[in-house]
Amino acid sequence: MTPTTRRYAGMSADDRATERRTRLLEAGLEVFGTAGAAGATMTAICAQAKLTERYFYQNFSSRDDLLRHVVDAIAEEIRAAALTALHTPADTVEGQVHNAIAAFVTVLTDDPRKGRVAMIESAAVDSLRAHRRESMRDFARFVAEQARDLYGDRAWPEPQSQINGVLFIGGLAELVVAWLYDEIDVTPEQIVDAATHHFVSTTHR
Amino acid sequence: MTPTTRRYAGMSADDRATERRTRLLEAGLEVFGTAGAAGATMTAICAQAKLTERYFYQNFSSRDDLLRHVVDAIAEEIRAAALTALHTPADTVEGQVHNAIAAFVTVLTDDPRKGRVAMIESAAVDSLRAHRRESMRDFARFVAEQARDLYGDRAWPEPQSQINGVLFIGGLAELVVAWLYDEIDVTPEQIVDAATHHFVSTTHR
DNA sequence: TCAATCTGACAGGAAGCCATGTCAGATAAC
DNA sequence: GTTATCTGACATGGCTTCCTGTCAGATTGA
Repeated sequence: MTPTTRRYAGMSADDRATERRTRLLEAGLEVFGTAGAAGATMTAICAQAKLTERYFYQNFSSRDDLLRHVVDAIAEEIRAAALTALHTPADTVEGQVHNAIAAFVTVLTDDPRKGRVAMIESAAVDSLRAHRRESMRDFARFVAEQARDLYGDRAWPEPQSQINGVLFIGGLAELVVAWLYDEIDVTPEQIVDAATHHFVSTTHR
Repeated sequence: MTPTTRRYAGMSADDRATERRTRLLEAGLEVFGTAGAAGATMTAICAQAKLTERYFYQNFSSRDDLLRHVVDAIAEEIRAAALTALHTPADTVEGQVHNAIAAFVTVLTDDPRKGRVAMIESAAVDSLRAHRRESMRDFARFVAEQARDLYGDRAWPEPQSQINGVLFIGGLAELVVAWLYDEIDVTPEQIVDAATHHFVSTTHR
């Protein structure tokens, strides 16, 4: 029986499939993060990737499936960056907090497409909404935990701790959104500083 | 020339038109706040209002037009409630802040449909997004102003003041959203208390 | 009662998108 | 060079939605 796949353009069938998948994901980020949810149609994404719908369905089951992968990749990147920062010792507790928040914000502001996708457009697609909310909740929980770890007995007990986590994440997200829309005259550094100060002054007594 | 309008069901033509408009707005709130943006189709809204599309277009130019009116009515209600609270003297500054925040939160939690429309679904419709953001910015500015009025020299200067306003409104909105989704175990009262504490401890030194 | 107006139901065009299918031409293996 | 596989362009069906138009029947005033 002859092999059903062969090399093409110097790449194996798997390589080509992977390359197409990568191009589709990148195209998804570009279109979703530039034209928004309404503009992120099949046609637009495929045109951006310079691939036709046929190849799309070889890699993803639907448009929503692709978009979910795009959003997940961003959330994962943020999570990893924040964890790395937290595992890197800093001079002070405040410095530690600062670095973690900076990691979070930097992912979203260095590539504003990611910021827009994660913070804005993902709320506009039904099938992504639950996903996005879960991420927000995870981060809020994470913040509450860190506060307990950092301040011990001086950290607020439940339910204040939980409430403060949500308040913090919601505020930070809104600040990033305002920056993305250029509605507020601040730099990402100022956002990080303000959020750090906010964290320090509200998570413990 | 005979009059082109006449009474019907005991109402003048104007009365009937007004009544239909009211029913459409109420139906818009119901469907938009219950089935969400995706479910708020022409057909669904008209069915809920027990009116046909013909009457819809006599009152609104498009589906988005109706939804915008629904959102505006909620924003206006919140604004009015908050202003009334602020114009009603309280024993302490903190009490004053508490009352204003309570007015804000109560509108959204007493009728969760309003909360969902204002905080969640309006972000899912392209033509409403800019509108929603503008409201958020207005409230953030409002918060910053109030902080200056209440604390004078002890309030943070710009740009901290602006940043804090956005942080506050974003956090409060997220808290309301978490409550609407039943993702967090708190009462509206606890939300108000936490937000009040947050406002008091972050808007001045 | 009669005629004019008003009302609700329904049909159908136009548009946009998702998803699948077809097909000629390009590329690689033999 | 021949054959089988792979690729991109395009066409088509099916679905949903917005929006307009038609029409018989209900309601009112004379």
